[in-house]
Amino acid sequence: MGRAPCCDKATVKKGPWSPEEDAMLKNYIEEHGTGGNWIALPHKIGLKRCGKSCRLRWLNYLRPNIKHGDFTPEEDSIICSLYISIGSRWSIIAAQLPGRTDNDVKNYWNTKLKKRLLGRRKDRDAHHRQSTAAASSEMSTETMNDGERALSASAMERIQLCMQLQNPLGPHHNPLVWPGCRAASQSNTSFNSNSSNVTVAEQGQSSSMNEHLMNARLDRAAINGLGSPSSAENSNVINMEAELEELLYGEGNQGKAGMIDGGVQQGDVDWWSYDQGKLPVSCWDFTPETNAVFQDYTSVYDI
DNA sequence: AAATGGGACAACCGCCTAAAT
DNA sequence: TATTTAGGCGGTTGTCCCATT
Repeated sequence: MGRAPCCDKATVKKGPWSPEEDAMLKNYIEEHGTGGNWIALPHKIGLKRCGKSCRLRWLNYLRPNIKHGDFTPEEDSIICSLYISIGSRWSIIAAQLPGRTDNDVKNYWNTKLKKRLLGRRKDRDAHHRQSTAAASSEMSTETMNDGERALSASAMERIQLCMQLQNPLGPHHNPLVWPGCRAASQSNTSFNSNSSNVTVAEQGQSSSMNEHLMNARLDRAAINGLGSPSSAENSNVINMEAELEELLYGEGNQGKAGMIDGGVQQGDVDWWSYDQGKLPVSCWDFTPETNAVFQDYTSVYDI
């Protein structure tokens, strides 16, 4: 036997909240608190809403000191840096921005920041096509455009891939995937407590979050075919890295770090350094390498 | 003036983990 | 121990509003 059902899904109200409903919820919580039980809350108040819906409404809209819109350049910077560092962990990113909710940050990223970056990318692609048109006579224009369109569409995913490559919790650090990484991986199964980018509360997050991240990245690794650094698919990773680098660093700057075997940078992406017995860089850290990525990112980005 | 398209944002959906039974 | 739900989260969708045609 489990718990009782949270609500009658046939009778709960859905859709936009009315001012009356907002007032009822706000007044009750301000007076009595949530009581640690969102499911019971709507029944106490007399709202025909699901507890989950009440929780969301309170956290995203009614809660005191909520800020909407008008993100500052500083907030843009924080969002971008954390997105590069940890990916789409909106609740964690929002926790760094007082008054902002994860939903707000997520919407802002999806509607503004991401498009700003992709817009830049498109402009640069157009310029690139112009300047290289003469040199690409062997490649049909249609083929080239298709390829570049594909890159634009996946640019953000590749930023995330970059994060994975730098992330000790990523698939390439998973001993199940790459047994050779076991020692280093095990020594880095918790987040770096010296991080300056994460609140004290978040530093104390349980290992379940690590597992969550690990699982998510294992899933993506399976999808992307990132089985092993020595596998045939690894050339795809190398190509994606090169493209990502072009995106972040711009043309003519691919040689920022030493290249290995026609594209792989030694030392720039720390997961390669396992062979040398070096410890990986925590995803929470802003090392000189990740700072360099961010600086270039912001220059591309205009933030 | 009406139709259309896109941006912004609120709300919902589905999944996962922890906890209750 | 197995089953079921609550809470939390990220992804997606729906809707409103405004600009453009």
